[in-house]
Amino acid sequence: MAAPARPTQPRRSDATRAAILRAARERFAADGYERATIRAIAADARIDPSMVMRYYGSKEGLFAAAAEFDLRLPDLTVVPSERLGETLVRHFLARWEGDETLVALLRAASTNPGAAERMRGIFTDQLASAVATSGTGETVTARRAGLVASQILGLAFTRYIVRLPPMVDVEPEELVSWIGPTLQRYLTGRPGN
Amino acid sequence: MAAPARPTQPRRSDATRAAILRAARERFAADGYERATIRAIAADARIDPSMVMRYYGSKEGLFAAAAEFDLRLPDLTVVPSERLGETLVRHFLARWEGDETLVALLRAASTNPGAAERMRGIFTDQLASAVATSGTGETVTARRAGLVASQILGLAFTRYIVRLPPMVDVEPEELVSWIGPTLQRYLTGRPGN
DNA sequence: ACCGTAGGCCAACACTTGTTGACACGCAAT
DNA sequence: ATTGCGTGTCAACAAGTGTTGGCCTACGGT
Repeated sequence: MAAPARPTQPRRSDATRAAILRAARERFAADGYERATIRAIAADARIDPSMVMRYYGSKEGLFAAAAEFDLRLPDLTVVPSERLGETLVRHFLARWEGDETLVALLRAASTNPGAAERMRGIFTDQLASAVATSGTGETVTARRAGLVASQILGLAFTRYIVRLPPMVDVEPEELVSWIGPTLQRYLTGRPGN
Repeated sequence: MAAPARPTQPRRSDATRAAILRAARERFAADGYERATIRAIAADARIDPSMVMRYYGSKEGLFAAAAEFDLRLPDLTVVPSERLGETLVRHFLARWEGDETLVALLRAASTNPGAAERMRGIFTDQLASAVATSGTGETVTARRAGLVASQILGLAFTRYIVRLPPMVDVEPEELVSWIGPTLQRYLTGRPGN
């Protein structure tokens, strides 16, 4: 406790840890939880499989570390209320394309209960709280957030997982102009109209 | 070629084949492709694992048989054009809840390339052709169908796979009144409004 | 210069997986 | 009654999995 390196002084193995995490995210995103093997991840990171176990304890632990994720939703209270939908679609598109963690989580959530739990957490806590505007009751807010999640995740599922051709080929801005109004209605509209 | 039993005379093992298929659909729907083991499926069907191989050739073959699926879309040309969205949501909800084949296919499509291919086929061929109304060009129709697929699959994903609480608890008719207009706009509207 | 320890590799384990072949039973036609 | 074949079981294989422990190496503080 001599050096003032306060926040857990850097270990010599940090580079290896990062390499493992990066390879893990790639494999989980490409193959899903069960098909992504520790051996393959270790080979990508050019280390021995046993290192993965030493640093992350188990495959579950590795996934938990690799799927750590923050939606980084912007402060929606400063967005003009009629542009909420458009803003959200743009933000999510950028977030999906820029970071494969979300794809990994989405793929894994189909078959891995832990991943599904984490997905629920992200879209319940982060999205629902960001969407919670003034006035409306708790169940109504949750429902609005759920509807938004259904369209956002459907977009991601068809575009990045199943790779439905029309959803892959379409320009991002075209998606914004179609899906933005949908989210807008889910957030600020009433059912039926 | 003596007996006139034209449509492949019934085999004595048809009951077993059906039991295997039923157990397979359940397991694939509950666990996904890789976690659903042939041994578990055989145990559910109360037969030996080797029977599965004999009747379906391989695990891939079994899945192909178990995931055979028809959306059974109604004839949309007889539906008043302003009620297309509502009709579709109601139909899909009934279809998802009544037959676990679609859930099995959806779960498997996340990690199994063959299942993803089949999902693409279903939503490209069946949905796109049912949606193909007069006039509009091919790419536009495909895009509309893709958008509809994204919302429908997002609904299914959040409600049946991830089980997002607000999407699980909500009443079906409530979903129709929210999501119906979305599909309506995707089918007959223009982007932006 | 020394030595403890963290970083890394190797080999092996226990287990599960899809898949296969040999063997037994029983129905149906001869 | 006998023969053949469809139906089913049992045991085993080869491959791949997550996981573990032992061993070597080399850096960094003393």
